Amino acid sequence: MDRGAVVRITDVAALAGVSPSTVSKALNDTGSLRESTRARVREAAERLGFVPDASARSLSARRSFTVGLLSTDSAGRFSLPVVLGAENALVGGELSALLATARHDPVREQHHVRALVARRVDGIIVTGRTTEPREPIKVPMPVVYAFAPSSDADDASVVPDDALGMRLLVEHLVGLGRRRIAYVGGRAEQAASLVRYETLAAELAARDLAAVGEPLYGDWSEQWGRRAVDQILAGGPGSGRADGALPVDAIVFASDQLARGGCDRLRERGLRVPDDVAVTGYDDWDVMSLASRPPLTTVDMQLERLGQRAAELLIAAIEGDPARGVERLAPRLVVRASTLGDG
Amino acid sequence: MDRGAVVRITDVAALAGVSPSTVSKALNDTGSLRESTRARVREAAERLGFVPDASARSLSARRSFTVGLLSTDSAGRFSLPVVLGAENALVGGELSALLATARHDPVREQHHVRALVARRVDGIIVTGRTTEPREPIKVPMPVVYAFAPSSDADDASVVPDDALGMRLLVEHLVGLGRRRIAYVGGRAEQAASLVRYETLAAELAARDLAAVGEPLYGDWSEQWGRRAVDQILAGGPGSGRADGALPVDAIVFASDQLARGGCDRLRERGLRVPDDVAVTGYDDWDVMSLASRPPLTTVDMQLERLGQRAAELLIAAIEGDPARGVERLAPRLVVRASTLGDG
DNA sequence: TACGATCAGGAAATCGGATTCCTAGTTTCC
DNA sequence: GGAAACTAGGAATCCGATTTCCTGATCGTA
Repeated sequence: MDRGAVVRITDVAALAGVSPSTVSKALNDTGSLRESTRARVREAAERLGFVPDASARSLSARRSFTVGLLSTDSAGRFSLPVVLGAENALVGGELSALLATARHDPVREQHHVRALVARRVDGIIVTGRTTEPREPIKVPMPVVYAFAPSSDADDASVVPDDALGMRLLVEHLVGLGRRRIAYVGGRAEQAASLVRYETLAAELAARDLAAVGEPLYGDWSEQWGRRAVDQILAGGPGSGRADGALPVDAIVFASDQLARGGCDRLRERGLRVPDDVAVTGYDDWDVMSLASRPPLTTVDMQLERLGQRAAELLIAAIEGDPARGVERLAPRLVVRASTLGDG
Repeated sequence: MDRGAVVRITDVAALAGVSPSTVSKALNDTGSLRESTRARVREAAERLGFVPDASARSLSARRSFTVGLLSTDSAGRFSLPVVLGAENALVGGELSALLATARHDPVREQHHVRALVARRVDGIIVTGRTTEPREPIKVPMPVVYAFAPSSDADDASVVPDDALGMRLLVEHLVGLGRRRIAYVGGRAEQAASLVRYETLAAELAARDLAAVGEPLYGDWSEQWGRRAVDQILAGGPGSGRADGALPVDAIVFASDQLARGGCDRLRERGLRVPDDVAVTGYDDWDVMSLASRPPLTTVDMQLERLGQRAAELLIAAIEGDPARGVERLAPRLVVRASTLGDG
């Protein structure tokens, strides 16, 4: 399209009958100019569709008004909302977002970091796929880590408060009178699986309760959720129908996917959720938590807000007020029919 | 953090004992320099960690080496893979990707377009949430539309070949001996629902067959998938168990979500998939198609490749070789147990 | 009336590289 | 041995906007 049509400041100046510097002052509300002059310049700029060249502006401002969004993975289910939340918050600050996905490849990541440095981004937000701490990146501008914290405690990180999330679930379940609670995690070596169990155990202990049986670990699939239910029920007397002596009255799953599988299997075995067994998930991933039968009580980590918060911290750092350490963002308990019946 | 640590070309020049222009030539392999000089400069640049300022480079090159990824929605299930595919392909071309999500807000979109123009991006890739044609954007640089084509046929667009996708499904089903095929769509007013039915009908007609009953439209939820199954079975003799006279021997769903719901309901009604009724989905969205019981035969639109292709077209356009019109990208048939049993 | 203060706006320097143009040396060749 | 042809590298210009000076005009006040 009209390639040559790029309007420069001199074009506006010519049309308005002033000098380029006057145009700059008029459009940026600086310097001292008669209001009539400003208006005339504005009108000329408007008429020509003048949009100042960001490269030139960056060059003299020594700022790019751009931040990098560096995602360790390919912006999957967890890092994507974070990225979107951040992008959203950045727009408000007149900043643009450069997307860089490393796809778990250190070489790619290095390449991206270099590119971001070359672009003199004002700052970088680093996100990951898991909550595992990660090696910090070395760059000459502020960095905020989101979801996956930096392993260097001096860096600024924002992570979901998993412990609080689990506490909310326990409060909810115990408040409903559930006492025999079992736990089903995902992959055993991942922090999300482990931390959630530890908090669960601690919270139960604080109420003179204990989890039923050992925590069960597998993977993050619905299939494992189903199998885990089988294992739990096999552990109690009368594996099938309730004779009033089910081994559990609630199962806490470490993800919505697991919970959904669990609900399916409970139903298939003739048990009612939540009447016989209450079920909770984690993540509030709508296609799982809402499509589950019944819909899941779960914890929303508020990942978009997490990204937004990371952006706020980054903007503050850019403006000379850097944060340090890990900030934990409170999640939100979402109560649905898997614990409350039709309530 | 070492904020002041930005190394300029003059620093490298000083260390190497040459002039800035020589440094530029040495690092860009231009001009005529002794190899020993180039090496000396390279070493100096290396030692100082010199990364040329992209703004300055853009300014004189009159190119930003950046492209905009403008997503109409907030990078959801469909536009996200497209965006990722594009970003991935751009990296290869030494281009950076500016992410801009409009979230269905025309004001936001306009804002983003302005920002992209200000940054003098070399080109823009526009993606949408649906395959509905959209109003083109007016900018002075090349644009490629992905997933949602431009309503102006002179623009370059890349879309999934939905007709072909449905043809592959019909070929597959008919090849398996299925003859009584019903169709369940999503929202009635959306192109995806309609086009898929039309192609289905046309392909069946070409084989002297016809769809069973009218196409059913609802929304895109699993719940609707379940209900649609009820409607279909109610239409035939003996709504429940098979007496050998089920009204259908296959159901084509317009999405994996619908199909998954359909499978669940068929199973709940005691019917076997695929023995009694074969089921197909659309999208190959893993959390649906793989988690379904049985896993779904479906169509993979190859959205990442779509984004990649859009990036290729854009790069070509930037290099002066623009494409015109709509390019349809062939999807891939993914055969799983919902049509083939354990095969 | 005159002189300092204020104001409007322009000229020029600046940001950091890329590129064009030049100028000393060095070769080459007759 | 001298002119033409290269070479290597430096000086200067440019990209487009911002910003700092600076100047001429207007204003206020003694």
